[in-house]
Amino acid sequence: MAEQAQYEELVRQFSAFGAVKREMGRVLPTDCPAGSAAVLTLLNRHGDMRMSKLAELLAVDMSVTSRHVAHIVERGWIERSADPADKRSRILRLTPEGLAQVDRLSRCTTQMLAERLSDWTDDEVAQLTRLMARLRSSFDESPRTPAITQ
Amino acid sequence: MAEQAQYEELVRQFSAFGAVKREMGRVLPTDCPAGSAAVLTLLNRHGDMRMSKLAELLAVDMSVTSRHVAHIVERGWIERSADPADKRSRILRLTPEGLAQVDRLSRCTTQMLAERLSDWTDDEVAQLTRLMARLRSSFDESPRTPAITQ
DNA sequence: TATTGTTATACTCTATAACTATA
DNA sequence: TATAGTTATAGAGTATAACAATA
Repeated sequence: MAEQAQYEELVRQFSAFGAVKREMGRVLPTDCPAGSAAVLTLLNRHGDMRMSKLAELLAVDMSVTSRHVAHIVERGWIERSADPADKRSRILRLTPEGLAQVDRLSRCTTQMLAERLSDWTDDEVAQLTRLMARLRSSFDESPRTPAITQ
Repeated sequence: MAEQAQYEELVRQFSAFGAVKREMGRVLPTDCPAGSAAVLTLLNRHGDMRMSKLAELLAVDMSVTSRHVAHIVERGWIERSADPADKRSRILRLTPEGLAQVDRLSRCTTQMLAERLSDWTDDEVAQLTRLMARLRSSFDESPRTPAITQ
């Protein structure tokens, strides 16, 4: 269990992380903002899935997911087909163009990180990745947001 | 120097971090969104400063800083006074009410982290803090965004 | 002329609520 | 009735560009 000063410093780093996110966003293709990129990457990694599953992986509301998906469908990167087992659902699948876009995205971001983190060791990159994954699961597993103390 | 797959995994964690940020935002007082909280925290930590200095610490455009500051001034948490040495500049200073708000914020976020990270060791928290700080400096020091490869 | 800060405008991401279609 | 997904609306955060005041 850490102390208050440690938590405050961590919060500060959380806040400052926004600058990293924005810098990452600047290397993305103009018609593929971060939200779209996240959808494409998850579909590539986990394979075809329903909207609800995608929303869960993105950890955002399904209404948000629906907007991202609509944007991507317009560009021909994914297809929405009806689920024969449940006509309310729609199955999402990457098109060949979508797969090409995933490759493009991977090259953009990988090259960018390789430049920025050129003096990081393999182990440091792995550590950061591991700790951020753990952070996420610590937030996932906890009970929902407690009341605000005004 | 890490490999492509490692970078891709790191990018995935960057993307997923949004959920943590949003969860943090939910414990903030309703009239003090994350942007305002960041301004108050930085003023408390670094003392009185000019707009330009604050924008640099926030790593956002000064126009954005100006909006955040206006929001906070409206609530009486900081004062903007003219800089005698340069009448174009304005010096920002926390009011007593602002200081009280900083304390409130600190309690909110600290309590939240203490719950979510209850099974983290002191050292793990410190490691994540250190790596995120290093990440930020790696991005700060690098040359500006290279061209987009469409 | 250059710099400090503000404002207008536009874009991305997000959530809530109302709605349609199906289970 | 309940669930899957869409759409309308609203709010937060951001950047660019035009502007005012001062250096």
